[in-house]
Amino acid sequence: MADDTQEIEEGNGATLVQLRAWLTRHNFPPDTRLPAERELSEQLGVSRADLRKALATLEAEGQLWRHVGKGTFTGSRAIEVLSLAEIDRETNPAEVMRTRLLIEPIIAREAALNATSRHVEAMHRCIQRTHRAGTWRQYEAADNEFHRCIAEATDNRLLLALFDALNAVRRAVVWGLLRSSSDRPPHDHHSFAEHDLIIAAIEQRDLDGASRAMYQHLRQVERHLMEAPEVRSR
Amino acid sequence: MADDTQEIEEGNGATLVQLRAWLTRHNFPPDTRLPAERELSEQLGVSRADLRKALATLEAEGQLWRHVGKGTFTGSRAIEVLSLAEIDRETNPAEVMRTRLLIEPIIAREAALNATSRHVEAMHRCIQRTHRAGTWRQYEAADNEFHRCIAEATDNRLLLALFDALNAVRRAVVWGLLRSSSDRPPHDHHSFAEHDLIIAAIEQRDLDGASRAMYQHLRQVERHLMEAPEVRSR
DNA sequence: GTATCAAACCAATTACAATTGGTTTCGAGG
DNA sequence: CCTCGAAACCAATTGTAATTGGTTTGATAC
Repeated sequence: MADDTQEIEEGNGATLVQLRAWLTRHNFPPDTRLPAERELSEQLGVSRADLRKALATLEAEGQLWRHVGKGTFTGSRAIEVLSLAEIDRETNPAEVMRTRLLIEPIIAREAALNATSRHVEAMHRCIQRTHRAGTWRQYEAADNEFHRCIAEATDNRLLLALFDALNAVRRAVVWGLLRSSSDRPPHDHHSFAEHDLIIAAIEQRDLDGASRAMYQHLRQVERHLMEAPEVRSR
Repeated sequence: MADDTQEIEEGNGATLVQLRAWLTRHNFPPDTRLPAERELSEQLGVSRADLRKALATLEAEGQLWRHVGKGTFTGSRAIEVLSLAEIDRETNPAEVMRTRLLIEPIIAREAALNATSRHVEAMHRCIQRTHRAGTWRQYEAADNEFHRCIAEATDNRLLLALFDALNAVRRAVVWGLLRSSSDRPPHDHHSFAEHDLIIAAIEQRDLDGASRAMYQHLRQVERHLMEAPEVRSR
């Protein structure tokens, strides 16, 4: 407390005072970009190290904020939000599955309300690709695209973006859970019938049916995630 | 069907055949970038317009995909993730409102399932702040925090992150829609009773009630957004 | 030794020119 | 007139060089 204050005061107090005076003299409006450190240090006739200590003090006081590559700005730092880029290290597969169970049914419902025949055709093409898939990897690529077609069919770009974000997190979290890639999806794979139910409900504009079919499908997916890999292809 | 096929065949059939031959001759692996249109048209000795028609045909067949600034690629298009950081320029207030109406009720439902008394207390504190707010700005800050408390109460960090993302987009899109900041929320503001309904349902573990209360609340918010600013503070 | 400072280095970011698919314009040739 | 194609133009994207805050190094002075 008194320790570091004193340390700062005796260490670079002069530079700090000089910097404060410089700021008040110019009286910048908020969010103004200050000169780069190298430039400012020369302008004030102090070493960059000293200037940085003074800047650090002012930043701790909240009078300015700095960021690599951007610069030093007056005022308080803008709120940072998008933690989605790092959420994959904060969450776990159970949360991801739970969130899918909450979100995707309402996406299916919205798709049933807004899908055009063009969207439905795209879904059918994805489904056919899941049937033709020779490996689990191909199957999952087609399955992914099927779910995304449904999100596209909502005709809501924001909802689609949220779906993509959820999907990206899912892939980041489930990454590494590789399955035996040698065998292929069986012809009576549970998802096939469930996918058909979802598409049928969407085509018939059955909002509740689409929502329910998606929910049941994801519950099955959840159940099969629990089982061991070798059981999965039974 | 036969119409456009014939049209393509007679229009640029030669170029299309030539392009197909060129592709099979080189036998590119998937996701390979083809030469630029200007370059390829010169290389094949055809006009760029003809080449583009042939490329369009192949793209419709799914054999390749194109994107401005990127180029033309073999294989099927990779799903594009619309970054949430830029979605605010792609969406509009109506989409944001529609998405809130879809997402937040299920968040309220999940909160009713998982909320602890600690979470409920935080909600009550936010509600009290909305009552004490002297300006619309203060009211909205407290209201924002109330909705976020509900998302926190789901005990699902991924869902919370999605809510934050949605909220960030909402603020970016609605930004600039300033209201008359002089007057303050009336004591009979519609939201007060609706907020109470939401909290009550969450406290009573009434999942459907919480979902329904949140939906009705947002519908009211939507209705008031339509009205003129001066009517709002009636 | 130790403190100090300039210089070099690093990763994040920006600014800008170059490139790309998509569209329009305009003139030559029928 | 109409068609066709080359060129110009547009917006999105990429690549590259320059800039920025943050860190390390190394020589100099005491």
